[in-house]
Amino acid sequence: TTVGGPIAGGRASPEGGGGGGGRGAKALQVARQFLLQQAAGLSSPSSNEGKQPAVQVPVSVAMMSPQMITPQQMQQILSPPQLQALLQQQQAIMLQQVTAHRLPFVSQQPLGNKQLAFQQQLLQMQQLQQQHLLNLQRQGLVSLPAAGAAGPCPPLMAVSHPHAAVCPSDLQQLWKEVTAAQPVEDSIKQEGLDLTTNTSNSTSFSAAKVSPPISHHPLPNGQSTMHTPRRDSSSHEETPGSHPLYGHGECKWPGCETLCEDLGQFVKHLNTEHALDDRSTAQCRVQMQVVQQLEIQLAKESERLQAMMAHLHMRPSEPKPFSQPLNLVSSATLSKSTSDTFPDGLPHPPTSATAPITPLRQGPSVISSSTLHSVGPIRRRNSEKFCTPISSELAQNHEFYKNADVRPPFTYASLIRQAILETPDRQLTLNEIYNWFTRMFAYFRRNTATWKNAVRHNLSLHKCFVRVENVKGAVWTVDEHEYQKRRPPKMTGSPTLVKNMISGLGYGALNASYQAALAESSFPLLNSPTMINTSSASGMLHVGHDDVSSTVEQVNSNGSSSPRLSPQQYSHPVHVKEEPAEAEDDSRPVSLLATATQNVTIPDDRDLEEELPVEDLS
DNA sequence: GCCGGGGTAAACACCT
DNA sequence: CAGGTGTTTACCCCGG
Repeated sequence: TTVGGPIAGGRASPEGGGGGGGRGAKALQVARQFLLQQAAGLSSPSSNEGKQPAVQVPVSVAMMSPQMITPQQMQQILSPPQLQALLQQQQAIMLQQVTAHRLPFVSQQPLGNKQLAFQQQLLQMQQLQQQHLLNLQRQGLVSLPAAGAAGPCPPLMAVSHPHAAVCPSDLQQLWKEVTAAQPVEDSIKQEGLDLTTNTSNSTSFSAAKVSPPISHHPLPNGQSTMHTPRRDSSSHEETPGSHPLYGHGECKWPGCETLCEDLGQFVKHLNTEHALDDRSTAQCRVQMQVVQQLEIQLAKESERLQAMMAHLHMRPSEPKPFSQPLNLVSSATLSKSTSDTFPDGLPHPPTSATAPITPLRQGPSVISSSTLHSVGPIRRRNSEKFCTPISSELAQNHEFYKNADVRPPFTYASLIRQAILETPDRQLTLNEIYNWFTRMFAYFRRNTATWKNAVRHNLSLHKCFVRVENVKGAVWTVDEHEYQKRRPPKMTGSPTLVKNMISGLGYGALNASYQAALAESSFPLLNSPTMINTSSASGMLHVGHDDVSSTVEQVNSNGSSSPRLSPQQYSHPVHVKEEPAEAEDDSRPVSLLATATQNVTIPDDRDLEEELPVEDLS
């Protein structure tokens, strides 16, 4: 009839952009950059329609940076025994060094010129670290500082890096300089001197940012003291009353765990027990080394991942396979590099702060294992069918999607289903579905007419969505049976394929995500023990299901990944945790891997039940 | 080339 | 009447 309108099809739409388009690693990078920009702007749109908590932006940004491992996380990462051992071991070394250098004990004298000198050195240090960081970024080993001036900064990357400007000797020197300083009197000062904490949280992205611990020391650039803001901006959505070293009512200082009733008590404890002395200094160094080693490990694992992907022909054309890790962190490179590496050779998508990455489409999986599938000119659809189950993908990257204007690699149907299933009663009004979309995906905060229409279209089109009349109106529910029926499970229909894929990857089993998806879809074959044992393949094996399991909700509610150990160490290092509304994000115990490797699947309870013991990758 | 799935656009009906 | 909700159709792209 009159439908003749869009002859060119929806493709004409500049924003929507249906299918084609350049997708690939570049897209990811662009996305990352966009994220960075958003972070810098801080006035992230995400908090608008999304109704996200105010902390969202900073935190989410912070999440983008895997480097941001706080001491608590470190503790969580390392098992207590490990940590303890490491601490002891390294402390011994440290002490030796300290002794050798005759690191003076902290004097009781007030902070004075020496402190200032220390601060200056600290600044220099930070600057050097920054430089180093840039190098790392180029190598794809480290994420960009999450944000500009306002953004939270990923902590310790610079400090922790092996080649970081802060070498032990530097530190010692610094500490020497400060030795004369009196133990800080207030938490702020303490924090300032606490390299472990301060450095980690304030990051080094800006010298100004590194404002000296001593609060009232104006910086050259005219910036006023910002010890307080800095703290707020720390990656860990710290609430005003929180402290990076304080969580779950106990001191998170490595090896401490002293219980503290409240923050005040903790501060006292911090000042008395962890004042600026040789012991604390040594511990700080140990922490630095811990971080350093983790980073090294991360680099190795990233490299391995790249090698794996290369082997699997995931991105043959990638010029510098190892310098552009897929993880968000490492890829958070400059937009410039983006253009260079665009595999598809398509014109670069706009990279301005306001320009959506959307055109690239495939960006989403950046961080997750599904990257494999999205790399290169793979259509979204493809990733849909062949990749990560929404559940895990979302769970892993939902922070990313939440803040990056990147189109999620899921079908509307699967997204709608996810939205509905996430609710307790498994039903949503249309408007609530809309809200979920905008809340969960930055992408859906624009072009509302388009995607809302699509949502309605899908609701009506698919039998799996059932409209139920309600008192207030109508709500939509999901008919799981229909949903499963909806698409003939490609995997289900082809066990052979599954096997081939698995064997082809050289893994004996499916990863957790895949398992979860399988379990969810009641695919018998997949529940077979033989299929689910190892897990290394990680996201690579997400096959046949685009459905969204409920893992997302868990992530949302918990604010962090479940403590399950990640089998895939070499997966993407990005730790994309969602900040819990109330609890400290890092207060929850997280396994080293889970924390350090963002791509860990976060199965929900169901998944847990189904899941087999996770084995360490070999 | 056909077919089906998915995305987009739009027309249209109905309701508030 | 305007806007939201639903339904349906048409068309496009893509992969099998």
